[in-house]
Amino acid sequence: MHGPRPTLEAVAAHAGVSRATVSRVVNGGAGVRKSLRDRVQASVAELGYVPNSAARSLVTRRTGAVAVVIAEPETRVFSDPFFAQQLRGISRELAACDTQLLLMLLEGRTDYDRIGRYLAGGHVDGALMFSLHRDDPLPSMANASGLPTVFGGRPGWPGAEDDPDLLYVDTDNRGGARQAVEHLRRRGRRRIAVITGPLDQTSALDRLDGYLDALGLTEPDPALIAHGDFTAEGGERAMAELLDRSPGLDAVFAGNDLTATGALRTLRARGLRVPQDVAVVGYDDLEQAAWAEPALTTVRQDIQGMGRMMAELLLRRLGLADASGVGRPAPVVTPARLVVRASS
Amino acid sequence: MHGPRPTLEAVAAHAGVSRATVSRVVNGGAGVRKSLRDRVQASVAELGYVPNSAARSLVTRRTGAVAVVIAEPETRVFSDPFFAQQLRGISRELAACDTQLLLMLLEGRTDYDRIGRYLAGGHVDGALMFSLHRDDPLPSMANASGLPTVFGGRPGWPGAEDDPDLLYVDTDNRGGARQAVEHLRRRGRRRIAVITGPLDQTSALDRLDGYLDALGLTEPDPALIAHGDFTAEGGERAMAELLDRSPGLDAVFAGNDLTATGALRTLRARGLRVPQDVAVVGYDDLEQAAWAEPALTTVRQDIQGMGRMMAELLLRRLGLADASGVGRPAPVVTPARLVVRASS
DNA sequence: CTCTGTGGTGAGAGCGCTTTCACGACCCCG
DNA sequence: CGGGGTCGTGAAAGCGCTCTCACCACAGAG
Repeated sequence: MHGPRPTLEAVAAHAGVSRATVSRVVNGGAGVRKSLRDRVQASVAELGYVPNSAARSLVTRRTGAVAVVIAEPETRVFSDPFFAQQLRGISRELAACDTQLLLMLLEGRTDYDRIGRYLAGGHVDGALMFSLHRDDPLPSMANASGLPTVFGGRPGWPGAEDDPDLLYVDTDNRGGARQAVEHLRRRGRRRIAVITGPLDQTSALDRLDGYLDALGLTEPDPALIAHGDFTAEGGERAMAELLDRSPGLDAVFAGNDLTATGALRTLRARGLRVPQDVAVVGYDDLEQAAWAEPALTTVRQDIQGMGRMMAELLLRRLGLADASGVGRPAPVVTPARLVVRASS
Repeated sequence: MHGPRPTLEAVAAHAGVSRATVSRVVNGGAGVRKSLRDRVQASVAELGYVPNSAARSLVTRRTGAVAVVIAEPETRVFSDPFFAQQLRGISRELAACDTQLLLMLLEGRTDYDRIGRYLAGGHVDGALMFSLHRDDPLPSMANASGLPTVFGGRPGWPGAEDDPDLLYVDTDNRGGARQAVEHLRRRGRRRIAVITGPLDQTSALDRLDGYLDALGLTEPDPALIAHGDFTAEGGERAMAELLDRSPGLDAVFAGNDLTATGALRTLRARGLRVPQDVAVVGYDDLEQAAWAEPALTTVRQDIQGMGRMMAELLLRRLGLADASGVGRPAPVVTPARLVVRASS
């Protein structure tokens, strides 16, 4: 069954035409008479011809593949369906354009060399990069190699905002956080604490800014802020700190749902009732949020859609997307929406 | 910075040798005098030469890439960190052998054609396939195309076990389930119910068999079995069914942790105490299991390790792995271990 | 009837690499 | 000192494809 796969040559011979004609037909068939085109297509079908992508990309200088780089050595990737959902969105969009998805998961610092070399090596036409921290070397690598790149989340490195060609997809973290905290205020909460995420990520920073916005502050009250790391353990710890420092707090805005889960755990351990004594709001609307006890009020974002948009942006920059996306590709910020449940 | 990338030719000229010699050096340097080798390596470094993979695989007939096919149109992928962890294991192993990971997420039935064509098209050297249900067309596609393939989970299609070349990595679902149920019996539980997973997957079947083993049965008691689908909602529903049918049950073995979470929810809603009234055991040891209320007794498996092993098996079959793995590659079944927590 | 288009087709170069093969240098043994 | 190795190196032939360019046939204009 799987002997030597037929080549263009074989199809040409079978159809009684030249290689060039077969090539034309395979690539859209423009400028080939209908009768010939049909004959060639029949031969292609009969022989089960599939173009050799290596040969093709050798001459076209395009690989038909895009790298998805996830630089998250932490355990976060495991517990957080975030990436899985984004990947699905990306995968769907790329598949529609017959583009392959090359997944690169970074572990240690040494991986950066490997990835950098790979990206610079012209093995892919573009890259999607995720969860970069402020000092991540990846963006500059991509930039230096001239590889078209779209970032997941607003890039935070110095000067990023000034680059007119920078492409990213972010969610309105600041607006979402503002909604969450305004909601707490409307419910009559007055001592609203915050547990941040890692502040070298713009998402965590933006959420903190949204919190400040809603309270009309420019600086957080030192007694009502604690730093987490977007994990449940971090949330547990930070909540404990907050309670020790400010026993009178009546609400907490957690940097994400995992953090909120940890906070709930600490509150339960200390015998505080949610939401009667302390209201809790998370962020992300993970599936677990709805299942938490009590069900978590949180902020929802269209994660899968963000993935799809990243892919679309990149495809447009590569000149591959459908004509639907008109104009120059530009950064996208998607809306966030409060989901009120039992915890607030 | 990113003008035309240097070719072999350029390096050869720079080092004052022939293309052939540069090629030899780049590919290990066997049979090249030390002095020349050093000179070539210096040139490679200076010019920043990276081999063009398209050209290389055109002649070697190897792509240096492996497809990871995840056929799970359900929502399961989202809520379950299972795949993320396996992917990490796979990624790590492949990276060590400089092999790329091509991720293919299947959605609808039409995707099967696309993937089938792609796999048959010689774009990858091998494939890893996940979560196949009994009637999945993918395996036969892979088989027909002669593409070396390793499966995640024991394949369940008819005749699978007879194929001496079949490669898979599975965990000892039956043994794990047996441990879990024996544990419940040791704790004095007598009416132990079971919530199964989707029975077209071998993992769900094997866990059910392990349950039967531990109870010394060949047939489940119809009053003590309910069918779930490996989701929390399914667990919730199945638990309700069981309680309606057998109010006197004192323990339940859930097909996986998500199912167990749902069961916990139903039990709580009905005012039953866990573990006093009903003991609950899950399977998988997801992070959420430890965080459930009460913390879930469950069965742990080395998920990341399974991913690593799948990759290793494939690499060995492709003749790429280190010499460490001696002998013919063969299916692997990894052990499962009971983790006792508060819920039982 | 010749000249200029026009549209369809084929010949052939060449993408950057690996790999065979031939060749020269060198060594050892007789 | 000559024959038969071994070892290291370079020349060159492709791998399967795209794409330029030349070519041919035919149409319409002069």
